[in-house]
Amino acid sequence: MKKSDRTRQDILDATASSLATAGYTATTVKSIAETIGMQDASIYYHFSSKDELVGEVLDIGTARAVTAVDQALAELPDAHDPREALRVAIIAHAEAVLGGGDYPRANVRTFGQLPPDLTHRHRQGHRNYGQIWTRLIDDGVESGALRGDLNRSVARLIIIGALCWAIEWFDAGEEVSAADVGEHVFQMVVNGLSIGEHESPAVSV
Amino acid sequence: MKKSDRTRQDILDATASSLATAGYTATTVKSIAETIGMQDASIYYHFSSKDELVGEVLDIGTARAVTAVDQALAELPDAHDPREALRVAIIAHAEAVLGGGDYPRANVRTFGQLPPDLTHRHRQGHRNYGQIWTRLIDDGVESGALRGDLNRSVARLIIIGALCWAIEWFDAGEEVSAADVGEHVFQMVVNGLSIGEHESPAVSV
DNA sequence: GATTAAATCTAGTACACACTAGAAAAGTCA
DNA sequence: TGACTTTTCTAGTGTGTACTAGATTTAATC
Repeated sequence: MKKSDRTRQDILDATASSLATAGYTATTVKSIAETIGMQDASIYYHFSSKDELVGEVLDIGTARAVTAVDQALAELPDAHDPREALRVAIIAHAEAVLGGGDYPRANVRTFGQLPPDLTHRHRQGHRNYGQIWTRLIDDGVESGALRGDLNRSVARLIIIGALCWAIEWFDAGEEVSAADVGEHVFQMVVNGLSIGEHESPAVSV
Repeated sequence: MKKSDRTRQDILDATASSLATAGYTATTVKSIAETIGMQDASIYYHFSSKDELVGEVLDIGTARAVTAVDQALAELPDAHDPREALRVAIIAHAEAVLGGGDYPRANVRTFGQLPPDLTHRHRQGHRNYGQIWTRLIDDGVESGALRGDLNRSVARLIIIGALCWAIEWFDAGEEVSAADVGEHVFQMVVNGLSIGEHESPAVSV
């Protein structure tokens, strides 16, 4: 019973790593098997199909991202500025997806490359994740800390999008850290790039 | 000479459409041929390989996006607020990529899915596009309209990222238009979500 | 140490893919 | 119409993919 669990974990790790760096199509069962020194057919003793394996990796990635953000929010003091909650969540997301392990990275990296079955399977997970952000924005608007003239759903998707797309250009070796990226996203979307007074133009929608 | 040009255009259009909606892997030579009522082998009379065909589609997409942004900027009055230039560019990008034709959409949609050769081939095009945005941000900072305490390169990539990721969730059928998305991105990254005074914390990097 | 179960391997199948060669058809122009 | 060129089709090749069947080895148990 022990051996199987360890091998299974090795397979999941190798798959997450490959998905995070090479994407869905380039992640073949054969390449996964080679990484851990097995024959490709042996994978099927542990997983019934490639997509079941990939699905499990993505599930773990979603769970880890949710946990990272939840945990960061839980560590806030009881009375806090809603903007600070948003800041903490943004940085936690950035660190999980950019600086964290392969699993959350696999999740974001393969978004939009997955076959329909897998896309559908993870829709609910993404919805749940989105709700964390919906609440953060709602809290900010209702407490008067954030503007209420923008479409909150669009605002949420823009924040998440800026963070997710960072995986395409972020380089862990450079001097900008994952937390730096999060801090920049926060500074931009909450405080804005602009200096001094700016009219607050009415935005339709 | 006429027939060939028209067929060639049909192939390009079908490829752009497929890339924009289904991505690189799901865009097969056979599916392209079926779309325009041909045999797959006939494609090779007009293009020497799938990747040459895809590369040409992506080139067109890049060119159209650049043209859209350049044109929008050219229509600005001679003396304009650098923030307004940023706003115009953001909205032009949003309309080109979200509301425009299949070519710019194909470009963004397949980003990160392409084989190394094609990725490398388009790196220069992306760099050129990035320079438009670098200049816009530099102008804003140097004129004193935008904050100078953030990493400009990171800021640029965050703006482009928020816009590019929108392709994953934007639905042309909904009540939010492509220009609305652009307006939201501008409002957020330039004016910020926050209301009233907020400290301007020092950001390292 | 023998017996059973777990885990992996060898050797394949079937299929989808990009791509090729050469025949057939369609179009062009005297 | 007939000669010629351009375009498309038919029929294939080779390769890489996910996946299967059954033999073989490794590990656990009595």
